[in-house]
Amino acid sequence: MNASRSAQPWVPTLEEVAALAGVSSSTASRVINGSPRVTESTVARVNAAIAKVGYVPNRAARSLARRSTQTVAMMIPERTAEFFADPYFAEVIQGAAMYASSTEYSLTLLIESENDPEKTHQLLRRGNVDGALILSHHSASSSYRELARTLPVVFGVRPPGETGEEIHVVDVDNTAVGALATQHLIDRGRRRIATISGPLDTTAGQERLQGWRDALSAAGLEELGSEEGDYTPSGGAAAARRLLDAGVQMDALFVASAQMAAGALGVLKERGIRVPDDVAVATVDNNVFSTSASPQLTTVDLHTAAKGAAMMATVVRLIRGEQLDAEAALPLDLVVRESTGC
Amino acid sequence: MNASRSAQPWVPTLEEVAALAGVSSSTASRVINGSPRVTESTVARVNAAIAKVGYVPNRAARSLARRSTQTVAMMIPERTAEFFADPYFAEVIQGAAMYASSTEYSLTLLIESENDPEKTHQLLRRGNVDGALILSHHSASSSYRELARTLPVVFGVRPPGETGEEIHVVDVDNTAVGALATQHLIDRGRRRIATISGPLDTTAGQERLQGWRDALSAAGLEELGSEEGDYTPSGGAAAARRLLDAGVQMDALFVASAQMAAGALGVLKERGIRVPDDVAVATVDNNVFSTSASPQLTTVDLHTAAKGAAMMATVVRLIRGEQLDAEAALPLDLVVRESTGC
DNA sequence: CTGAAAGCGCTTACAG
DNA sequence: CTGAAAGCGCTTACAG
Repeated sequence: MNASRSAQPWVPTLEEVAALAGVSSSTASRVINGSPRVTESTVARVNAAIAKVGYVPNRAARSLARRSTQTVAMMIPERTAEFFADPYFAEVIQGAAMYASSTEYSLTLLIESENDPEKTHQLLRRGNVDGALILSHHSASSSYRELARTLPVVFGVRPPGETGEEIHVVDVDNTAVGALATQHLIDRGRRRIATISGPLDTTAGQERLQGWRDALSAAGLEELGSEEGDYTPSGGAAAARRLLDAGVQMDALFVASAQMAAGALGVLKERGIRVPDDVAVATVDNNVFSTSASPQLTTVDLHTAAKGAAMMATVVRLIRGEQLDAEAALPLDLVVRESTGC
Repeated sequence: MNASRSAQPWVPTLEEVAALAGVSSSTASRVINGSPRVTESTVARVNAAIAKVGYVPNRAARSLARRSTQTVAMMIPERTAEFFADPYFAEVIQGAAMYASSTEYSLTLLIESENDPEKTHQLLRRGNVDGALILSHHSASSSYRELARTLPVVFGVRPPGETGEEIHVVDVDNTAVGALATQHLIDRGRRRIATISGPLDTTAGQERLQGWRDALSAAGLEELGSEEGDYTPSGGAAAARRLLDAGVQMDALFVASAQMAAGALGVLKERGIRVPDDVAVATVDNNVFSTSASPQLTTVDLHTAAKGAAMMATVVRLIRGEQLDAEAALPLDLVVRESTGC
């Protein structure tokens, strides 16, 4: 039953390191934590002892004494399968994990409870983390606003319902994303540009749609038609069908995510509509959905891994109580491929 | 600087709960840990107090006292971008995280050092975890064999170099995987079946190849040709090119992963070879690479999320010192789609 | 610059 | 069944 006891074999302790170096554990601790008030020779002896026994500080003891856990939680929406199926999220996690590995913080995955914010709250307290990263798109994220008042929290998307509270968001300028893709379609000479938007109960969904509008209006073009999708391939397919069934005569289509674009592409093919000849398609996300589609999709590269890293960097600074400089804008690049001709 | 101190606002402690319930913290602790030696009425009072103040145990203190961390590490290969780009791994992580959320254990992501096993070793000790899950395919994984002697470790793939040591592997029967896909091709009436294998320095790569051989030999067919890939789309494309350039006249192709199959499909199309008419294609992994390929790919569904869950379940049992029953075989299903005709 | 002591918040023999 | 006490392995004022 207490096999867990015997699982940890021989782990040297601070006291042993100190004894080996001939100092008190207080001093050994100071060396480990880089205190300036230690003699050079002492530092050397302690470090030698550490190296000799392969000392690694016990996290739990350190956390308890410091009252901080050196752990950041990545909150995962309850519908984990869908979440992980989206390469977008995998990329964010990758970036965050990568950045974390360059710090003292470790990343832990916590699955949130969608319909019970209190449970999630508990989870975070149970998890005893120093900060949290929030990626969910939907209502749940707004319940984190409250949490953000007591714990460093960084959002990957702006939660809906602006309330004036100061929250930390690391995200691209989604209006610019929509405008960039749409402008490219315009530059390609297209004039009848429809769109498949993201969910309109998310700020990203609204903003990319707004970007489409802005670009059209700046070019004096009309808003041909827009249908709402849910960021999944089947949602994109359904939206494409609705557009076509409504008789929209488009020569271009801006799809707010590559997953949806993949679905839409299938419908266009099904209906005998050629891409890019009949309809040029531009989308968002530079991942497998845009590169392995046929034709390959012109897309806005969101540099998603960099975003994950930036989220992690931001939460670490919040935890440390550092001053946050003006939110660095995340980069945005248009990657031109076959789907918008050449 | 010590803003982290003020970050945690008001967190009730065991002692406070105990006081509120009118018992000692020893007793309160017993209630929390489900000790049988407590009066019913005491249990009720303590639980009421817990609910009232929203008490959540401090993980660090508990870990320190119990000498166990309730944390399991998922080791991520250093090349994180490639790793996370493979939906296979995302799915394993998903399953493991999901299972973890139903236990007291939490999952933390640790990035391993490929060329410095000692560093990884340190990482695990620094991470102070109770167990580890290993997913990497290559040599690095063999360095974990040693680790497995002192820490509960579960492998997602059998590390190369059998040495008779007892290690815990949760994986499908990869020989069966190769045989299942190949047999399907045979059942479809194909007789000239080539293969694109996984890396042959991995046991999974070897075994799927062996499965192909077994099925062919059982059917009295010859081994037409095999090329090695690296599980990436470009690796699959390159292998397909080598096969074709060598003049192999196949009527079917077994590709050991969907990512490679996606790449191979592009090459076949490029060369004007029709799928499935000229060449039927069967692969492995039921994910976006098989469903969004065109034509959609017949594949062996590995139930990868279930595998992640099983890995987590296994490591938890190891940690608890439980007796492991005979390794439950992971399920395996053939999903028939367009790429093998009908 | 260094050490003795207290304390972080739990768990768990040991008595009773 | 319950409580007082010791201890888990660190950190950090407080003295010196």
